[in-house]
Parts: sequence; structure tokens; C-alpha cells
Amino acid sequence: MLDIKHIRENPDAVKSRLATRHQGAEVRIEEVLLLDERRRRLLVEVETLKAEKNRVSKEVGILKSKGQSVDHIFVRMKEVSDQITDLDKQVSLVEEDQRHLLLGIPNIPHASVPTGRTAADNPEVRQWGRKPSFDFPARNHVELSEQLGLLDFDRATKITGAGFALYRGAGARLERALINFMLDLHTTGHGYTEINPPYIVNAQALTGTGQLPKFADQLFHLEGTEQYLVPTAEVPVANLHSNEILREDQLPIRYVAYTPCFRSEAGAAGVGTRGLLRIHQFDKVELIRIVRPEDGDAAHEEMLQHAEKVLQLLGLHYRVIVLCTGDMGFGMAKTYDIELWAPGQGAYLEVSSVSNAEDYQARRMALRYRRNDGKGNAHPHILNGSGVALARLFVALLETYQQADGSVVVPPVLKPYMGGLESLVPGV
RNA sequence: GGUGAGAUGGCUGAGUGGUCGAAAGCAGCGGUUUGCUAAACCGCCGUACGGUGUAAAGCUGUACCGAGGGUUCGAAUCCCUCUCUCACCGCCA
Repeated sequence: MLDIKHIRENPDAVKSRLATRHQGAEVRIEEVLLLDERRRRLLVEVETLKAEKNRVSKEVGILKSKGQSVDHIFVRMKEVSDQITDLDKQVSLVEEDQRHLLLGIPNIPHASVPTGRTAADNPEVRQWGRKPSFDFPARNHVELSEQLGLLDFDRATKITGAGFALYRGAGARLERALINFMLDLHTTGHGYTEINPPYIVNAQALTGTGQLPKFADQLFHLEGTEQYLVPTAEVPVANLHSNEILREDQLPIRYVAYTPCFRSEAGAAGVGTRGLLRIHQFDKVELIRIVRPEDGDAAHEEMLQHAEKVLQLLGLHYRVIVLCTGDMGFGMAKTYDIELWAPGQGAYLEVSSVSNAEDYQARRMALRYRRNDGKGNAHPHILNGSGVALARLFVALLETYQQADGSVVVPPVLKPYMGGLESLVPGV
């Protein structure tokens, strides 16, 4: 949510920056400003009346204690009271409209974000490693895991439905190994505190991080409740301190959390996505940081490096891109994507999105911190990044480490997590 | 699922219709004093949204005693609904 004061004071700058990511933003800003003006006019009016009411009520108390008659005052005050009730209703209607509008306006892009319209306009920041070459035809992960018995899509479909994966044997262990490897790296190596949050969250939390109200169709909603399956650990973890005022010396906060992620992918069904590339439930290790505004940019770069470290240790080729204004997520000011090379797909797959929401989410969830210099409270910046997403990582790993005979070599860093196993072969 | 008790400022905790944004204590901040440490004393010490102010400061209004509604000239206090916490019972990984 954008700061209404900032909009009021810099309407043109806000409009032109928003226009780079979303056409029609000017109109919405104009609407917000009109409501804001109306709201402030009404506030002045009603608060003047309330001031009168409070003053007279005090007098009544004094008069009564002296035993004097106060009936004549009540006639006038009843009138004032009715006016207040009426005006209060108008105020809350206007405030509700304004809040609703604000919740639907995306974040302002960071000054360093390139202007562009689609994913094709996202510049590459860097590459790491290089594409593996094979002296045999590279298989894709579906073929490999079928041969090795790592995945069973048919039975997942039978017990649940299309778009779900079932890991078995060494496949299940590999998934678990990757999760543990990443959690250990980020906690021990990068200083994050591990959180194991609920996998169900309420509407308030989803509003705080920006999934609601606009993107309800991508969530699994639990019928008859105000609760949803988590689409990402970002939701429970970033909201951990919602409605709190932290002390400045509590910052920066670094959390890492593993959760499964549930996405209904409405409208995406049937797109050519055999295998693990696009499923309704996948695992992810997520990094969250809550920092002072002045530390946000540095924290963002560092977080990106933490995510990259995972892939470097696994020896997987990837590239980093920065999302242009038109391709960024709704609530984010700046986002880097990390894309893994998947030889069997002949394509780069997004496995991490590292974003700085700046104060956009903190404002939505009423998270503040008390500044040490005594200059009041401020909204901290909240950052989130996948560190990294499974499923696609699983895909790239199998396809990168495949051998001519269809077996898959286990990267050395994972060996201890695989009980010393060096290679995935049929029947393991 | 059932019954009961609760929800007040960073914390503890008073307050059952009227000068209550709210006693008191603790913690915190500033200061005075005492040759250290400690103590004593004095002052300050919630948040949000408005108005005013060139800005900072300041001044000023309103709202907030779990949330939302209601009664009343006036609600932390009375009524209703909901949420959460605690205890016990039932069920249960």
C-alpha cells in the first residue's frame, strides 16, 4: 500500500512511475486523491462537532454535581449527536473506499528498475557456470525419474488430481535432502533464523503481503472459513510481526522457512506442463528480511547472493535477470529472478525470485519500528526471496547430472544428506 | 465439541455511566545530588488520523481500554455479536 501522504504531496511523480508498470494508474491515483480530499473535509466537520460534544459533556458533569438543571442542553446535544452519527458514517464509507483503492494500486518501481513491458524486456544481470554438454541425447526429468522410479505422476493424479507430484524412494529422499541442505546453509552459513510456520493463513495475512484482495483466484481457499493454504512461506513469515512496533535494535531480522506452497493456478490448467514444471503443490525454502529503509538495497543484493550460493554449491548453471517495470509482481519495488538451466528442457527455469517490497507490505500489515533517534516510528522494508524453490530445482538437477546410462550423479554437497549415496540408479 | 473465567498503555495492574487517554508500580529517557558501584529526588515517557505552521519544532482537534454494533446528552464502565487467551471436561496425532 502506498502512503497517502506521499501520493498527496507527489501526485505527478507517483503517476508517471506507476504508468511504467501499469496503464491507467493515473486514473486510480486521481480517484484516491479525490476521496482523500473529501475524507479530510468530512473529518474537519465531524471533529469540530465532536469537540463541542466533549466540551459540553464535561460541563454537564460539573453542573450535575452542583445539582443544577441540564435538561435544556440535552435538546441541542441530541441534535449534534445525530449529526455526528451521520457524518461518521460518511467518513467510514469514504475511508473504506480509499483503503480499497489503495490496496489495489501496485508498488512504485525502484529507481534502478529498467522500464519495460514484458518478460522479453528483462535484462540479464549475470550468468554463473556454463551449460553442460552431453555426448548422448539428453533426457528430460520425466523420462529420467520414470526410469529411476523417483516420481509417480499417475498415482498422484489418481489420489488427488492433475497437477500434483508424488515423490518416491530416492526421489523423496532427494527432495528432503535439498530442503535440509538449503536450511542448513541459510541458518548456519548465512545467519537466518529458521521458522516452521503454519501452512494455513488467514485473509488478513494475505492482505498484508498483497495476495489479497486482487489475487484470490490463485489461492486454495478452505471452504466455510477465512483461511487459505499458503501460496508461499512469504505470507506467514513476512506477517510474523504485523501490527507490531519493533525496536530499531531488533533489526535486521532474517528468517528462513521451508513450507510447501499451494497454488491453484487457475486459468493455467492444460498448458503444456507435463512433469514438475508447474504444479499445484511444490516445496520451497524462503528467505525473509525486515530491515531499516536505508539498509534495504544492500540487503537485497546480499539476499540474492545467498540464493545464488545454493546453486553454486550444487554446481548448476544459472543466470540472473532483473525484472522490468512491466513484469514485476504487484507489491514489489524491485525483483531479481534466478533461472536455472535445464538441459532436458533446453530452457532456463525460474527457481528464485528475490524481491524488495520496500515499505509497501509493512504499511499494509501495520508493521513499524521505533527509531533510535527519537524521530518517531517508520515502516521497515521487507524483502523476500526464494532460497530456492524445489520442483524446478529437482528438474534441473536430474537433467544436469544425468549420465549416458540414465543414472544420475549426486552432487557432492548432497551426499551426506543422501546417506552417502553417490548415484541414483534404478531400484535405489 | 461442552462449561467457566478473562482481554486496560513496553510489562504488572487499578478503575462499573460524567472534569478518564486512563491511578499506581516496574522498565525506559533526561536531569539533580552523592568522590566508584548502587541509591535518592525531579521531570519526561502510547499510537493513528486531521488542522495550523515555509520546513523542523511547536500549538491544537479527534479517535483508540481485544474487534464490530447498540443504549445514552455523555461509555474503559451497561447490552448484543464475534475473535482470541486461560482452566477443566470430551475427543484425538
